[in-house]
Amino acid sequence: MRRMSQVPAAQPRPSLLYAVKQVELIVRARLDELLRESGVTALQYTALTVLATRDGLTSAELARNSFVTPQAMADLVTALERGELIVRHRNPHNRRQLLISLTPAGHDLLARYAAPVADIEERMVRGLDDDDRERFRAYLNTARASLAE
Amino acid sequence: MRRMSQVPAAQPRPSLLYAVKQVELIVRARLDELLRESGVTALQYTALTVLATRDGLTSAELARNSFVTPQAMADLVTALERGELIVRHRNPHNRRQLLISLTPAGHDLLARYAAPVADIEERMVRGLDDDDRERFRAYLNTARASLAE
DNA sequence: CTAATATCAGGTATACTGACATAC
DNA sequence: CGTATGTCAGTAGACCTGATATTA
Repeated sequence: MRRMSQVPAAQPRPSLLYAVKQVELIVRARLDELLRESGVTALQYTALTVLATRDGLTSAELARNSFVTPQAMADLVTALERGELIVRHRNPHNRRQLLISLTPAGHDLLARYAAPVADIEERMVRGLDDDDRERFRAYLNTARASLAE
Repeated sequence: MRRMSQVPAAQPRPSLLYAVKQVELIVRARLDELLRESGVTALQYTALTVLATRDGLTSAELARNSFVTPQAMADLVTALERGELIVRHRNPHNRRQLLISLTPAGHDLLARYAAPVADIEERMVRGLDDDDRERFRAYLNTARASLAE
């Protein structure tokens, strides 16, 4: 079967929106297979990495950061709490807020998967030199900032 | 003044995997709000754009292209079929396959949203010149290819 | 017999709208 | 008062594993 010759050359290139989606899909697939044994999903793992660097975030702040509704983030946070990877304590200065912190088990999980997750990232950019990797990062940050306004 | 010196060197910059996820999240949020009235999700819309350029794909081929299981793609295809945006006809040369084609309503929907979706993409890359946009696209394609092997 | 395609059954995580209590 | 946070309820789409029928 000669599939290449069946593709008309006239088609415009796939959109950048589609290209972003494709990369995210395959990253998630690779992360999910890596994390399957751990009991957390790719999305939950990503949230844990954010919480590790920014202790004391609230679920509402996380939701705004991720462009999802507070209710959607509440599900994710509840799952992490049930797995005892995070704990929440009410903020004494603002009793509406429940501040999130990683448990030792949460930190352990991140430490255990830091290297293999870095391997996935390394594999993703293995064809690029350091300058290209920095440019790639800059483009992604620019895209996020432009769409977030 | 060396601002860098105030930042603890231990914490690496947010990973590229996280940056990709962030961009995808906000793109999906923008697409979902745009498409809400149409009755299709961002993911379904993306699948429609693929089907528009490659008529006669099967659900199994779409699944492989998107790095999901055939069962997961079947859900999406069933939803599009129920909305009468696509039809499926058995391949006379391979009676296992159900080949997917867009209906006139499917083509209409794509035509109706082509411009506003292009606006979202334009907004995403508005800070980049043509060379940068090409490099961005190349990086994304490289990343997909490297992870797909 | 083996592989590919589609489907059924089931289960879970994701994410939405709407409504509501509480705290600022 | 209005706004922010968190939660409950209901719904739908997304995605998985496992099993099965059909066809190449």
